[in-house]
Amino acid sequence: MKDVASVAGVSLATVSRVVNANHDVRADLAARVQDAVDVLGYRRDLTASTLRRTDRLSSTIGLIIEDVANPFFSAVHRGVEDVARARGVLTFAGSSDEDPGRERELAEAFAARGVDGLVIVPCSSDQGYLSRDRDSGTALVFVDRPPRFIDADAVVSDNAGGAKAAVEHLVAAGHRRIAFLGDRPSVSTATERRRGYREALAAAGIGAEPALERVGLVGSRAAELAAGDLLVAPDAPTALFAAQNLIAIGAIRALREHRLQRQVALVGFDDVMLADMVEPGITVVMQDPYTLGRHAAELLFSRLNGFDGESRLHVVPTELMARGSGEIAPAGARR
Amino acid sequence: MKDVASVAGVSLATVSRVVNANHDVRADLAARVQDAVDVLGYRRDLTASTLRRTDRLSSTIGLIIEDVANPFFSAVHRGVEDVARARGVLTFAGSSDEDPGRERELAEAFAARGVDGLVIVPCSSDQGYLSRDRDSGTALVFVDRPPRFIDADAVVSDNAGGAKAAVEHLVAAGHRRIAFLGDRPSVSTATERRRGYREALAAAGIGAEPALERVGLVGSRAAELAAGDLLVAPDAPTALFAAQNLIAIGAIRALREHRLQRQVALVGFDDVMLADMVEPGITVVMQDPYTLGRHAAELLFSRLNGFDGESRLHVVPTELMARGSGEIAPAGARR
DNA sequence: CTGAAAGCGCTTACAG
DNA sequence: CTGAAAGCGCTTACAG
Repeated sequence: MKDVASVAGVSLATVSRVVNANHDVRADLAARVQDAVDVLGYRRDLTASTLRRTDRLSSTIGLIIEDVANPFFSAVHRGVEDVARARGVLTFAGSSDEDPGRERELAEAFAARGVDGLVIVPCSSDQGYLSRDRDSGTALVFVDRPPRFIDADAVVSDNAGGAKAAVEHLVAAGHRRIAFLGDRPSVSTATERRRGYREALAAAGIGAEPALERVGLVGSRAAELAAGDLLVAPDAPTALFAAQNLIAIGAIRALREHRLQRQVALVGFDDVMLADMVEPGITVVMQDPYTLGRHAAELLFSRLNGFDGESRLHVVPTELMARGSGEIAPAGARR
Repeated sequence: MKDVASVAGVSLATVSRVVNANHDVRADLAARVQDAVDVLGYRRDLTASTLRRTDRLSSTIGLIIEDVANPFFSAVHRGVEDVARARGVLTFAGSSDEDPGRERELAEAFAARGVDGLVIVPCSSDQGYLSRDRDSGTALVFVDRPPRFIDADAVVSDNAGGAKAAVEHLVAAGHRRIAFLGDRPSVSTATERRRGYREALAAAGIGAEPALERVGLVGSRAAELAAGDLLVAPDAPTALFAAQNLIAIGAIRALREHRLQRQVALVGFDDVMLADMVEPGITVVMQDPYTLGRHAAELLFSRLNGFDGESRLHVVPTELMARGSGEIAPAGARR
């Protein structure tokens, strides 16, 4: 910038005004500055600019998700990116792998680099550690899961409702022995979905049966083993509710290994590529992760734009998509 | 930091030394500083630190891929993230959507925020615009596709080789009318795969037939339409080579719509979730996008660590995975 | 409308 | 080993 100033024969302040599109500069001076910028290939150092500016905004945000490579979270990521991009804001992304320590490290690292805001899929049991950042002006929005021990905006799917709809659907097909395959109970979406599952069973007058609930499943392989286990047990379930995308994949594998994909019903949570192309097609509770991400980013920017009202919780509805696997009647059913 | 200094009763310089783990500080002073840091909840401003430091390193890198939500690229992303994370480096990510203007905007935006390096899936026809950044010390690595008009490290899959293997596999099953479904010719992987396709045909003594080559397909819907078109044409192909993940999805859909999934062979490029669970299972040329990302990041950090040799091109092998769809013999074939 | 000067939060020669 | 001072690249009151 010093070079630009001397080439253009003006002061640093004037160059700064021109590159910041401040119009209180005489046209001929502005033109000279612009020429110098072009000749020298000058580009403003945004980090230095942030340091000195009154608003201290960096035009960057941080995104913490479980795994950037999980299709559900990468769709959330894209939603956030698109909204940020429209505002000239860049996105840091990081995977927590459901490790609270990692979540915190990422939040620290983002904050130390001066992000304007943080969009977080929380996995820790307490996000109170973020209050210092919020108090110092960092906007905070939680996505996919609500915050704990901190007051902030959040966008979540209707997890309990979606799970309830899934189980009601299976009950309507005649099932009474419906297994639940879920992620770790520390993951709030897993707990919510189990709650919906239990509520639907109770509403149908079906007693809870702990042996049919398998939780703490991490990844498709663990789900495959757990589902296989259930399928060969005496008094096996006639239907499976696989409450997460990778868990549904594992359940599909297990059903095929035991050649039960046309005997035992399956409803998954969250859609997966090709789920409509396997036979039978996989009935799923669809979420809209892209919209989740967009809404989260929009809440974030509304805070950065000065909105200062109460915390908002935005719930995105889910939708059951019947494709075949969820409409299989129980083996011994009379019709 | 000023506050920490006054609470600890030392100078700014001493605080700086302590928070930078410089050991030339007396133990009692260091302890006092540490206490003050803890009491005040002080966190160093890394952007200010970067501005002043001699090496000017920000411990951030930028990643430009086609789409953060495409499973292939999100796996590349994870590979980059993991290597960066191990070095305390954070990753900006952005989607170019195959738009050269967007690629350039992202590169500019990352550079303006002082990234130490850039990992890029190039989509523009000329990346010469990056030479200024490289000359000013930004490390540069290309991934998935080699750079054009700039000399830099790159990591790519063996696209031509993988495509050749796919077509040879179909030829071995007896096919001579093999269609090619590909992405835009501006995408170098698409061109390379078509080259491999043509080479394999030529090697088998099969003449090129332009009517069987459909390129410029963007997304699975376009591929589905193109494949449907081919399948109903007089003299339709007996096998499809779908040269990209979304294109393969479209081809699978088209085959099912026409109930030809057991009559017409299909080989895809790049693996997709559930590709082994549809019937028949989809034979694919597997790439290793996670490894692509890891290697790219490792080349980047070797440059940041001072390596100054010639540009390196790392080619990651592909592997054909036979699952059924690629082993279907042509309809009228004698055995 | 323009420029000289101060200062954002930090690091780094330099002296002691 | 420690501190006073300069300065990274920029923006912003403040005078004029």
